[in-house]
Amino acid sequence: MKYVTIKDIAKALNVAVSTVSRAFNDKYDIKPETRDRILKKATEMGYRPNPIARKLVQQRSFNIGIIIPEFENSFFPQVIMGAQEVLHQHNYQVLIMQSNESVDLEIQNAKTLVDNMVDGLIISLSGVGDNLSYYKELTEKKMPLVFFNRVPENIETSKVVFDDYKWAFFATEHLIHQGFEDILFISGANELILSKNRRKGYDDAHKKHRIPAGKKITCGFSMKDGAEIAEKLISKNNIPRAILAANDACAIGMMRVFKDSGFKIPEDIAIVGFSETKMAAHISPTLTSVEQPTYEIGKAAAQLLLEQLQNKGIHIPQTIVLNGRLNVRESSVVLS
Amino acid sequence: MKYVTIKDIAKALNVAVSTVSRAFNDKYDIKPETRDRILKKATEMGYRPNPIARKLVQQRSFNIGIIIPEFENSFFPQVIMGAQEVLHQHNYQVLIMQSNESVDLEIQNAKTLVDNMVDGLIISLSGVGDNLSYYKELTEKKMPLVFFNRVPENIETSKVVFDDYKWAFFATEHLIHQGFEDILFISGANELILSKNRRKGYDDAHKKHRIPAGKKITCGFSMKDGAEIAEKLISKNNIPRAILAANDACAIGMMRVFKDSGFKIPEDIAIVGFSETKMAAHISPTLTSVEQPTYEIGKAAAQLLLEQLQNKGIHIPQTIVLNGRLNVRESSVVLS
DNA sequence: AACGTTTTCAGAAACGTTTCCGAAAATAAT
DNA sequence: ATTATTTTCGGAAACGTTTCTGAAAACGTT
Repeated sequence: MKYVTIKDIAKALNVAVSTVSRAFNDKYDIKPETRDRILKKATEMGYRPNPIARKLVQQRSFNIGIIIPEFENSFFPQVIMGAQEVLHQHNYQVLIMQSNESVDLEIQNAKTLVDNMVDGLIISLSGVGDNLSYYKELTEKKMPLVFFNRVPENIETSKVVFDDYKWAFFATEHLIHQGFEDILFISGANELILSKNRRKGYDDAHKKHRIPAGKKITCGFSMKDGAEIAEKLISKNNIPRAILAANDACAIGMMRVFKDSGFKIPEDIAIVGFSETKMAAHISPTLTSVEQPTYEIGKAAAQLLLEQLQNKGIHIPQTIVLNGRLNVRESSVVLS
Repeated sequence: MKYVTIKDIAKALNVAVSTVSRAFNDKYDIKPETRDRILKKATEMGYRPNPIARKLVQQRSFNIGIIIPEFENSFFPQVIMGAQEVLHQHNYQVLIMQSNESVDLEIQNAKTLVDNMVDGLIISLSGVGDNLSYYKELTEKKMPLVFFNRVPENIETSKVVFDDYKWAFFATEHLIHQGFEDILFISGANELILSKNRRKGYDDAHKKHRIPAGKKITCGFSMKDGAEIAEKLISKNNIPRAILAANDACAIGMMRVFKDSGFKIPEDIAIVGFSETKMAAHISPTLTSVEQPTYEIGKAAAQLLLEQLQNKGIHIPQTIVLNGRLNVRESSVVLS
């Protein structure tokens, strides 16, 4: 690849490179007509500014990195689209990296992005481990950071979260209203705030209705994880009456195993999922799920990041809590 | 952000920057003990090489750009994961951009990636328009390029495609075997080779069984597109006995509209999807679909790109055709 | 001990920009 | 017409690397 540079234009027009540079960037300090002359020649020669060189001298890139654990469920892609929309409006380009639910790959991704001088990072954790200390280091070095969805507990930075407490509470209450008392609670990694909050919602719903809380299990966020848990439950013959799952993928994984083993949903086991993937409304039976405002999560994260980018230096960590909705469908309703 | 540079190390150790650089890159030309001394100091100081500076001087980045039309269906994410796997093995980082099914955004993405000096590009088209002339330009400038899935017709470069002819043929034949004669064919944009091939497969299956071919419609690849087509068919009261859809999302969009309007699937309308998303096995009724080897598509694309990267200069365009499978499920089978 | 080789390193140029400084040119003020 | 002010531009340094050239140091050979 041969690129047209600022020097080529300067030579062609017999002006200094600094003048050409100014033609593109300065608002004053250059005569309008020479600016036009340069701009015209530039498009004529097919010039495109080299962002690499610019990054090097300006020490900033107008790039934002987004790191997500996976993108097989539509949840994260939707968040990204929300973030992309507001970031594009402010002339930031978005670089997406995917860490495959691996903490190690996540750190590696973060480091690559930082090495490439992204101006900020939007992250959803794959898990909790060494990564946190690295992120702490980054915040100390004033790298703008926003976490969403799967956020860490002890890092002082902006976060966008869902009101997990409230909706776990409502989802649990919904199951209780259906007459189920033995409700299995399944959540993601314990270190995630999200898990803690949902657990509390689950517990408080039980307290409110004076029912002893049921069993709790931690689990991953994929179909496979759900399937494994279901198999374990079946082999131990330890079948709950209802399940509040970590997310839809997990719920669907469990449903498949249960159905294959002859259990009827919701007649034998009722299930509620979390974070509403597109599948929920289409699988059979349709899956009751807590719907999250994915698009808005992305937008909010982007806006928090932009704030940090603008008043750089001082940054007051904010946490935006977004609301949701419980979509009641077949998987959790028994007609009596 | 304050970065530790090669200069800092040089100063700390009282050597020249070139020596430090050599410590990291050269195999000889440096005394092992000074190399060790430098390497030790470097990790001690937390040095990380600045890829931006390196890109600038080497005119290459070890970055590969992947551009996809959308990532709400799991198809493209899976392809990416396949590509990522082999690219990572060869020390390439992957930058993903998403063009939202917009040709304009796709060009913009491609240009950003090129400006950022990616060493190569893996692309699936959002559509056909001005983008093709830009890609032609790129190939003329020797930018390594690989298209997959939605590939253009007149560009001389490597491609990874699915055997659309064959599987459209089989899928059509499957419907004919079920006793359906009025089969509606739905494909993506006409300019895509994929559409042309499927159409031929569809036609030839009809010829083989001496049945006149049915109607053909072109359509987008999203649920919404499918839903719109279905609504149009219903309003015109022009309901086919069976449908071969452009992809699963399109099929599912149609199914929803038909079901909501009281049609029974497959009793009133049989449907076959394409490219097997995860949903196919989970929706109700389960969807017959042509399964594509997504992961392998990604791997193959990455390998073709690596080939171009290695023997740069001469590049013999190859087209890899991958095979698939027809997963027959409820949506296309009527028990007689 | 004198010379030729090889090994090891320092110095400087280069990549494509931006930006600082100061000089020339144009304009305004006297 | 002279000086002061502003506008417009050229030159050079800088960003953090790699890479080329050549010199010094170490070694071997006679």
